[in-house]
Amino acid sequence: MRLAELSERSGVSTATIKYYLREGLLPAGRRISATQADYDDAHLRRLRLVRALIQIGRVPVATARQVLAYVDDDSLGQTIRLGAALWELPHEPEPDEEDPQTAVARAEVDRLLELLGWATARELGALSPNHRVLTATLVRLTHLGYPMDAEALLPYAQGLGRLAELDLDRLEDVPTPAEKVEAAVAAAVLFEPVLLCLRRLAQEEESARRFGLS
Amino acid sequence: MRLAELSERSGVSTATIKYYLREGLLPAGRRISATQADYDDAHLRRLRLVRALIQIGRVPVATARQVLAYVDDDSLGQTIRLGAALWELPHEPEPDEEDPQTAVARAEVDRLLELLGWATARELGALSPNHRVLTATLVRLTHLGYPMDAEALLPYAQGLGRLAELDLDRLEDVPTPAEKVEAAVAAAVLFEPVLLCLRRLAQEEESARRFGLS
DNA sequence: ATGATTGGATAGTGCCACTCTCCAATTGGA
DNA sequence: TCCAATTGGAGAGTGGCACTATCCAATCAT
Repeated sequence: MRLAELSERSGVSTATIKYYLREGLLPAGRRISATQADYDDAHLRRLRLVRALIQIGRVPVATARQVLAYVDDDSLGQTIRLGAALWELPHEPEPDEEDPQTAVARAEVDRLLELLGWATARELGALSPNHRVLTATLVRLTHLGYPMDAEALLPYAQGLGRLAELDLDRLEDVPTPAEKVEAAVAAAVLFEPVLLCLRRLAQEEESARRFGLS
Repeated sequence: MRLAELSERSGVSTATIKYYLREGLLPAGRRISATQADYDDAHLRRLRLVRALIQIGRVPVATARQVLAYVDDDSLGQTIRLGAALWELPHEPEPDEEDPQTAVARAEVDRLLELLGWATARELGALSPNHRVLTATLVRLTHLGYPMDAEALLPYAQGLGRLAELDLDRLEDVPTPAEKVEAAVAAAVLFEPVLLCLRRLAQEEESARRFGLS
């Protein structure tokens, strides 16, 4: 398929596709002649992933490039490759080490992991961007007047832990390592909005159940 | 407190605070003289909420203004006020009605709500932006090659339903209606990243448990 | 032949959160 | 009392970034 068809099938303008090619988010097509290149379903698939990352995940183009580099790097071991790709995704502000609340929040996060018995997460500690983003967000919540301690977070973490098992089950159904990494990235970017929508719908339902629709 | 102090205490530059005042995100201070105004803790609190909305929630300034208008509108009933504020928050793309997959996804969402027995959510249907965003996201997942049906979503929705009960419990502890609305908005904006971090940490933990750290 | 189309390169656009600059009024220290 | 510093206010300007409009030479379709 040529660029125009790739554009039509994906709903992305040719100009934008050219931009992604230039930025290295999309591999070049197979050159047929000096003025034509051939794209296949892999390109279409990658293009949709790129759109998901940028439009839904709001990942900056530079970050998306790094994520995709890990997705494509089959020299790495499966776990490292997947972890590296996912760890590139968060682009929220890092914790403010000047703020004394940061140390408090970090200790609380560590305490939560202990309560949960999540040994690996405890070992990794602030190496994981998720640990750091969690810390930074708890600091913000505190400043807004809604402090949350480990005990308050515990039931949420346990609930999400059960859901994470489901996630991994689904990932095991994906055959090849390359597809696994891609599926994990897609899940991180597109499945998170699904979860948030479900939670908000659940809140609406529960709220109506308690207080009615008045 | 004067503008400079408000700036210092919030970590937001005076220029940006002036911008928020101009945009109506922050109420004007009490005028002391022709060249001075006095701000109090309510302003500091509101300023932090604005920052959370814009920086963490990535809510456009115009949307934030609408959300805050509902937060401040005490002429509305409690439930409406809260619902209206929260329904302003999503700013993701609406479902593409041209796409035949949209009807499929919408039917699947409705079927999910039926399986869950969420009567209110079913009545509201696509009136809720959350219903629409969920539909649109499922369409995207399908196009990426990861279709999800109602059965696949069910356990997630049930898990999140249990967590939503916790949310409402916590909201009941907040005394006044105005604070309830503000707390709900803060929870939507700041607690969602917390949940996502917890989920990702849970995934890391579960992944390490299954496959080791290699 | 010849006009349309292709992929590629470059410069430009639009958006939007934020910031710079200037101003007159006011404050506060010497 | 004097004058430099500060205050809040208003408008224009800046920067970043995803995207797009414009050209161009090569090639394809008829």
